[in-house]
Amino acid sequence: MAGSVSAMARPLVLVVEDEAALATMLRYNLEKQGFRVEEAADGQEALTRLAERAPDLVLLDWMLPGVSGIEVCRQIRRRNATRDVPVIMVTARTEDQDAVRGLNTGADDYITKPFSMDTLLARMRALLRRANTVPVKGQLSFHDLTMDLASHRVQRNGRMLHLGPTEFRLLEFFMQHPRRVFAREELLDAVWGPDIHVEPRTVDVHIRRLRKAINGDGEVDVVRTVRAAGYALDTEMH
Amino acid sequence: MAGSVSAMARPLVLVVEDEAALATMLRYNLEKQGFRVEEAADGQEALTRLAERAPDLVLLDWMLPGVSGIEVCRQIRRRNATRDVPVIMVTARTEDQDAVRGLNTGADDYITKPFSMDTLLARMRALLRRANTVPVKGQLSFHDLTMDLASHRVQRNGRMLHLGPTEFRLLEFFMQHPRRVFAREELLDAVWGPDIHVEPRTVDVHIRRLRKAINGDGEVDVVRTVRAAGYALDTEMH
DNA sequence: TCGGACGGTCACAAAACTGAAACACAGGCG
DNA sequence: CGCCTGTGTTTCAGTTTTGTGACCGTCCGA
Repeated sequence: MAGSVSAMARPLVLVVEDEAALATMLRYNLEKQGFRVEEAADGQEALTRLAERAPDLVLLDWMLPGVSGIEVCRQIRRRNATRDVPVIMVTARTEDQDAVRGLNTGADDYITKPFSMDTLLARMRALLRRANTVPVKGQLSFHDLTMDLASHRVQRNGRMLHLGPTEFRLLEFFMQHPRRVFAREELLDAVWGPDIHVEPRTVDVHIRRLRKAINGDGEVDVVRTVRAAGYALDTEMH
Repeated sequence: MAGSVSAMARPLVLVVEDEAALATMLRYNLEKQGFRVEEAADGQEALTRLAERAPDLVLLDWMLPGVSGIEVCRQIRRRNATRDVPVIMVTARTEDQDAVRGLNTGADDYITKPFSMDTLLARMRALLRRANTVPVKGQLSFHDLTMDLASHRVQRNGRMLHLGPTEFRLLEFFMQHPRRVFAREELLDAVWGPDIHVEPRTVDVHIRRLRKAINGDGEVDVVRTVRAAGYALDTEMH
């Protein structure tokens, strides 16, 4: 846990900053700490990004060309009623008054330029920990298969399936790349990991186990064997 | 909202500060803003006050005679995990490093002396507002389980259960995120606290104790083990 | 100060899973 | 048809992961 972002997988941070140099520095440092970073150079772009995808935290410059930071903050509060996205306001040192107003406007914290990266990171962690709005991991589906990453559940036609850890990861990978054929080596690389070395035939065995687990009585086999090439998640037709 | 404290009636603030002058100044200003104030001059007294009555927010001096601020912070986190009391750490300016560590140790924010009252109030409001968004008090329920945070009671099918403190917090966390699978590390982070380091297997033992406590004779196990992944509050079917 | 409750570790038992090997089977080809 | 290649299937022993009971400090209230 030391240094890197804790429980949450890789929190998405939206950096709204018009100074390119500062934005670049932030991206560099944040990514080094395990955050995913999205940038917006002005308020308008920030709102667009927000509409596309809700980040886990927003780093918002107070002074922005066009739509002001405070206005962006209001929009965030208004729109995202479902999830409370923490906002950190970034202000120039002299504007203590404004910063205070910013907080009362809806920001959760503020930090004055210049700031140390350590301080910023500590604030961010504190907010994320508190918000603890663990981003809902995805739901995957293919044909009549459904996989829920958060609850680690897989169903076919509503029927609950039981997969071992390896079969789960294997199917997860397949569902992320439906219909595509993967060689055994590719599967070993992606599912087992690049440093594990096991016999390629091991894949066959797990494919077999996966088939047994997901193909119920009278259901079509959704795992396709491509001779001399590999396997794919696919139905026979199509 | 202008000027006075927002929704919450009159939030109770525990001021832990050994400098009498500063403490008095804080009390005066905070009460003027509509807070109720309780004082503690050292760590020991702080713990006593905390045991008596849980405040809505703690203002905690880093340097204290006797029990240190950081220790008090740990105690708060350990004891009052059910209600998440925001803590603001007050430090001397030079101790930025320590302050940062303090944050990751469990404080939610920190402020360096000397600070302006406006700034402090803004920070406090931000924390209180956030704390309030997640209704800490209230009832949680899942399946045939019911948990009442206020009275600290848990029932299953109307039958009263007896849980130890850790089991209670564990179940509370699970009930706040039903069906979701958590790795042992995640549980340690969320239930034990981010800075406690114990063996991951400790989670197993408490899961076991939790199961024993809540699974009565002939009742389904609502704690699901997901091999190689973690645990979830869930029924076998769903 | 004593006794009980509680928390963290450990050791061992029980389950579940894994990888490899062995053999069966299918299709293409000379 | 017999051979060769590639895949399906079964089996099994070893390994990993989890369940469980026991133990031993520590803390706290009686």
